[in-house]
Amino acid sequence: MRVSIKDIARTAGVSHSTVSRALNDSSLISDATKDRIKCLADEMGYSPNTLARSLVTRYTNTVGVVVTTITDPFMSEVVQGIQTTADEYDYTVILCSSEETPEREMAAVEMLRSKRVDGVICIASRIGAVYLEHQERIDAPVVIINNHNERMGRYPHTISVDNHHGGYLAARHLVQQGDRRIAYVSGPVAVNHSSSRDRLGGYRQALMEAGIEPEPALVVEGNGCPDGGERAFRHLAALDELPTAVFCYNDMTAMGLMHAAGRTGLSVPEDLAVVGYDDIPLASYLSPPLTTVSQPKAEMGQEAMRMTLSLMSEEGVSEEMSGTSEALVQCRLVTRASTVGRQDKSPRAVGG
Amino acid sequence: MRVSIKDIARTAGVSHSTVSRALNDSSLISDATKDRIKCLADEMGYSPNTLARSLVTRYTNTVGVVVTTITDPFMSEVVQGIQTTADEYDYTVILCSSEETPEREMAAVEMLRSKRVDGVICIASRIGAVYLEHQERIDAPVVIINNHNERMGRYPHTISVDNHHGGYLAARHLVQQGDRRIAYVSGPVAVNHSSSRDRLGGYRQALMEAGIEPEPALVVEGNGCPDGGERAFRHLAALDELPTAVFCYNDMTAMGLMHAAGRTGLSVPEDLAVVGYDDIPLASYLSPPLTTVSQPKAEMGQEAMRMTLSLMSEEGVSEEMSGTSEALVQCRLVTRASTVGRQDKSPRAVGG
DNA sequence: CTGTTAGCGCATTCAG
DNA sequence: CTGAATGCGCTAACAG
Repeated sequence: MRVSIKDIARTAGVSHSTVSRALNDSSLISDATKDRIKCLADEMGYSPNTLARSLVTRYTNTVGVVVTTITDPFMSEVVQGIQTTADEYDYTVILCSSEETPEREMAAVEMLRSKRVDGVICIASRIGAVYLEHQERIDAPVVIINNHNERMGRYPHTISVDNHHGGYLAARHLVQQGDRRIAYVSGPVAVNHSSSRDRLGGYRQALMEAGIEPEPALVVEGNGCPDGGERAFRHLAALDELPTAVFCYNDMTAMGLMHAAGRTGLSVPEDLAVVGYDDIPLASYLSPPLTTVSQPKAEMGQEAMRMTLSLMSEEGVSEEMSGTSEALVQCRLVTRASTVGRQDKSPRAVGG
Repeated sequence: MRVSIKDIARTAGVSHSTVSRALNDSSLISDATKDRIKCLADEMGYSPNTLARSLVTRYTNTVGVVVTTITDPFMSEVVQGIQTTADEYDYTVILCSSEETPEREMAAVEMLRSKRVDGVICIASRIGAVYLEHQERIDAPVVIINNHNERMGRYPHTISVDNHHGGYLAARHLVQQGDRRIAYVSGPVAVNHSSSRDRLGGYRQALMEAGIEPEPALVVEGNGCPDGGERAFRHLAALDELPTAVFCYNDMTAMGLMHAAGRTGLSVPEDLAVVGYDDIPLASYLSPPLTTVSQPKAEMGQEAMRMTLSLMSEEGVSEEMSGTSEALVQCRLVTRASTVGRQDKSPRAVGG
């Protein structure tokens, strides 16, 4: 146990650098001794100490991933994608949860810096500015997935979906189904949260194109979670005239909204069509199955990891000369039962 | 950038060991110079190199967590729990996905060993034996959450739920609702998967206590995923007489089953009562909301981390003299609409 | 091809 | 209280 190259050097009767060379498949060594040392190594149960190695090579083959909560289905799918290509390239993932608090997010970055990660990926950062501040300190590239911060202009390395287009797709679909009173339930409206606003923009555009004047009263606030969807439904139900369709910031919101709708006796989609966003794995198992705008979550993770990898290799040579690398991925509409197969799309009052 | 204690020692006009002492709040240093050095340190943007530190202290403040997929809601909740107490104690989590394959699981463990993690937590290992083999090699404690391996007897450090009792609770609840034809949809029946069998055992006991003879035909195979639930439903639907209730291995299975049931025109719970297991966050938002056996997922994660911490500190002194430390946590039944409020519990044929 | 020598950045003796 | 010296395990010149 705890055998080092020095130990195996001793029992092999060679110098420790020879062992190092053997283990690293150096060209400066004879096949004979290389083989001999290699099998001696695993006879002795040798495990290379990556700490020591990293200390000298100055890279750790490690990336830090910062999420708000791993519990969010969207997050975990993205992380999954990151993982996949990470260990394809022999990289290790250190996971941090910020719980949405800036302090914890900062602490996480600081800790990743201390661990000398080669790169950082952070998902849906609400406070991307923090990263900018730290980016000069942490001399590793940081790429942001679904940057929610708009204040600072565009962050150099991001991968994001076209939220405007996604919102457009959702609303246009409803319009095509014959809906004209279409509501939008937003995501978190906290500072620096552009994704919801972008989706709203696409929604508005689709309505306008169809000659429908967007009605401010039909835009209500959610929080990206089921309970927000429930509350939003109550707001809508309090209106004189209920919308015939609702576009929700995300699937979780849609779930909450459908749940609330069901309790008041409305049925989806007959009384109310619902479309979500994300296409979480469970979306197709809801009843009714949820029409939603699908984000390529795993692909986004993979792309982010790939971008990180390439930034890391650049960093070695061109010293931060890499310009901005933005990837914009496309989302697509997945049509399910929550919006189709209706007869009557005329507005109706609650319980009417 | 990339400033070391040596750098700050130079500009402070002291030796690097003095700096080290100051930064570590050693008692062997005057408050004056300590303060001076400390603020100089962060003026210079110093970040301690944990690699170097770990190399000498021989611990990394890092634990490895091995999951099958982070995508599984159960897993992510547990990981969340681990994270919580991990960074409460200033520990860092390295996440690995085994994708259920033994090779990747072994690779993960080997890699964690190389990174010199202080401990390993693995969730729902199907191949715990692998760990046993490696446990002597990886000189860090490994604790297993929901060990699925039974072949090797009881693993020294585990935290698990009382699956038998959970199954009992579920089935007894149905019996109390008046059901007498109660099916069970199992989890993965692959090698070394005891949790499903234990739940089945509890289910059987509940039936027997109620004077119901368990019917083998009512026990069908699932896989822990929605599609398995769908297939299971089809098997049940092919029976002469449909059960009036189904207990599913987990919530995902239940979702699939309810989905399939809905498509054939059956309604839950009127035609078929359904109970799941896990109480994933979305369970209460299904329609109908799912009755389920709740596992304290976050608590299990926290407990696992706590156990790991204590094992790690023991290891320093008593050298693996720590006996077995098993924690058995309790689950509880959460009653929702998928099992209650029915009138007629007599058996009926499909479409009848 | 192989051995010797130097550090990587830090904690930790041991002298002062 | 502080400085000088040593080594954690490893890679990377530099000589042979």
